[in-house]
Amino acid sequence: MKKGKATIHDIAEKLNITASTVSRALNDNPRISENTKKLVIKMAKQLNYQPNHIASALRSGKSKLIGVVVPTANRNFFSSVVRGIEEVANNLDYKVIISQSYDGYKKEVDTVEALLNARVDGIIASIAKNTENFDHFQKVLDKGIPLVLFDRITNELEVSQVVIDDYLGAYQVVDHLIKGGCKKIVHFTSPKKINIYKDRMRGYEDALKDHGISFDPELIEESNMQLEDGRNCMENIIQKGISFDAVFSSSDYAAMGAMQVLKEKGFTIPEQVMLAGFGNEPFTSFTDPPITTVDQKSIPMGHVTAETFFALIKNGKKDGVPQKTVLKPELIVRKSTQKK
Amino acid sequence: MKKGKATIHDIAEKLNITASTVSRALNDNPRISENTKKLVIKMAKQLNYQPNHIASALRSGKSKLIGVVVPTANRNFFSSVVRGIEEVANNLDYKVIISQSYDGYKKEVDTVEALLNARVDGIIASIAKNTENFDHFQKVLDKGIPLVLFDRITNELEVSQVVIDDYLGAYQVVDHLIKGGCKKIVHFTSPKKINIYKDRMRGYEDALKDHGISFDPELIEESNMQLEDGRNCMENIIQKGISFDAVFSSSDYAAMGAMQVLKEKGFTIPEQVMLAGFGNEPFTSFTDPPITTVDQKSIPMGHVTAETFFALIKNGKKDGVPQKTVLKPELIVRKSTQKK
DNA sequence: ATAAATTGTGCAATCGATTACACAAAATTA
DNA sequence: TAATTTTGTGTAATCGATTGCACAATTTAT
Repeated sequence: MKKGKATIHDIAEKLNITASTVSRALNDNPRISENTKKLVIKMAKQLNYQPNHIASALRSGKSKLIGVVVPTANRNFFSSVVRGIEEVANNLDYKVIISQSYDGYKKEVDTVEALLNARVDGIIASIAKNTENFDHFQKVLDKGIPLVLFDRITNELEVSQVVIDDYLGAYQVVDHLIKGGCKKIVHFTSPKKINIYKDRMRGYEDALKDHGISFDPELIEESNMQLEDGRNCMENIIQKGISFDAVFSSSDYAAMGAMQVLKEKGFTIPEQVMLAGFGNEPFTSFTDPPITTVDQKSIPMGHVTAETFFALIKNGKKDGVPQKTVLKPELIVRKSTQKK
Repeated sequence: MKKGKATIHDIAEKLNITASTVSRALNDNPRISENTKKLVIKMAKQLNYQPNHIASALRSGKSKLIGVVVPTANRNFFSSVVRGIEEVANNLDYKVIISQSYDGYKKEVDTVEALLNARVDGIIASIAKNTENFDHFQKVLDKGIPLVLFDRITNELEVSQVVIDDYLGAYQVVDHLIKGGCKKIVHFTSPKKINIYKDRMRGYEDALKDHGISFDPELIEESNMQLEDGRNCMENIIQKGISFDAVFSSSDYAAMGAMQVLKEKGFTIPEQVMLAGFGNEPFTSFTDPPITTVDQKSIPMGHVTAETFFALIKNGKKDGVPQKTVLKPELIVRKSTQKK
């Protein structure tokens, strides 16, 4: 009985009752007398009993594990969402297994399968950039396993989703820029089919339209939106001699790249060119000048995603109407768009 | 047989063999004929068989889960280490459960217990700031469960650890500053008893000594090392009228605070004051000027930590000599310490 | 050609907790 | 007081895969 190996059988034996009674007592089953419960709990403590979740999971079919699939664990946005999810999950005695897709389709498929084999009770995911086929997620749904997507979503699945209002965030940025006097606003976007960039693009277009500014395709630069891409895009624009008075990048990283190039070329920010990003990456507040951006409410998004998820868990997959929750982003105005 | 519920028994039945043979075939047991293996594998595919890890874990006592405890999942350093761990773990078919201690002792204790109940095969942890009692980890060791600590370690446990050489990192920074002509180097450190800050302090002192510069307690500022603390420390120094020509902060955040104050007060960096941090937080390369700092090799640290961990798993806890691995940090020289 | 070793499978117990079903004892109702 | 309901536990099957032991059929060794 040493070795911290106490099981409900050991408890049962000591008390001259059966394991089933012990199990019920520990689960606070109403059919068990208060007295027995007390005895069991006391003996459990005494024997240093640690429930074996694995055994319980096998029998009950509930592992109390959630699989979370993110492109990468070391980007602020994702790790913050994970943090949010974990906060909620822990309160409900669930544990979070994280898996990274590294933004690759193949890895994502593998990872989802591995999570299913680990018998997670459900999956929360943000889709990889390269994913264009969603069979692996459809399979999850078909099995009736709870699935919630956040941020990087798709319309090809009937699934609950949590996103921020990318459209609104972008609209607010552009609206803010125009009100600051800008008329020729460069926009960095991605050619990928991810929802978020499309929505931001629409926000950009609509804000222009609403202010009577015509859309100029020359001002749009497509790239992979990393820092280097931002540099290249900015250099392109400048080299082509296109005139502009602001840059709105759909990614903070690309915005950073643009800032570097602008400074190198002698443009002053915000006097000659205003600059705004998207994402509120921590570094944006530390640049000189600090960059105006849009906060994606990552931790709240984690909370909401987890809550949506647990609602599914409770409803046991009936009530099959997928919910789409849209969170309001927050425009963070900083010096890069504020002339003194 | 629908419902993706195929088990080894279903496979066995179809092939008129027993479940044990199927199990062995799937595990590539040498006693099973090649022919049978082929048949089993084929049938498994056909039935869309998904192994039930839970059942396997219960029987074999191996869950193929690793518990990782970090203070917070959304700080770059930790999420990068987690990423590194995950890369190694995934290659070995292990999954990573992450749990956050939020730098709190109580939460850390709870979380460790929860992981044990989830029957993880072992634990990797970085200790919370407030933890001064290590019984919960000792318990893990006593049960013979593999445990590896990284970065935030303690000497009170006989356990394998992975850290970077904080002493060396700091030494290199200060050496670099002195070679750049600095003689009065302010140092920001923490009063906490965590190993990392003490080691960095020693590196600072020794570098001074080796260059024949005497240690001046007036140049030392203690704080909690966040951005605001860095600001306050910097203001203190300036207000006291202490003369200095460089600042070495044991944290990038505090270095950032110092940079803000320095710029506000009209000091030029690096001409009048050189500035260096520690940690290589992503933002340090984006500031103006970019900040010289020390890279903590977070992803490699994750790799090494995981490898150390799996070595323990293999050795099955005998061979009980805990290993301490010290990684070499990398001095990242940027403009904040390079006069033109 | 006989003994010994190897090969390929089956049998059945097991991991630890859960739970449908059963049933005696006690409490309530008629 | 007989009939019914409630209370408290026990019995035994079950979740799905793993594995020690056994054994027949082959192969190898002597």
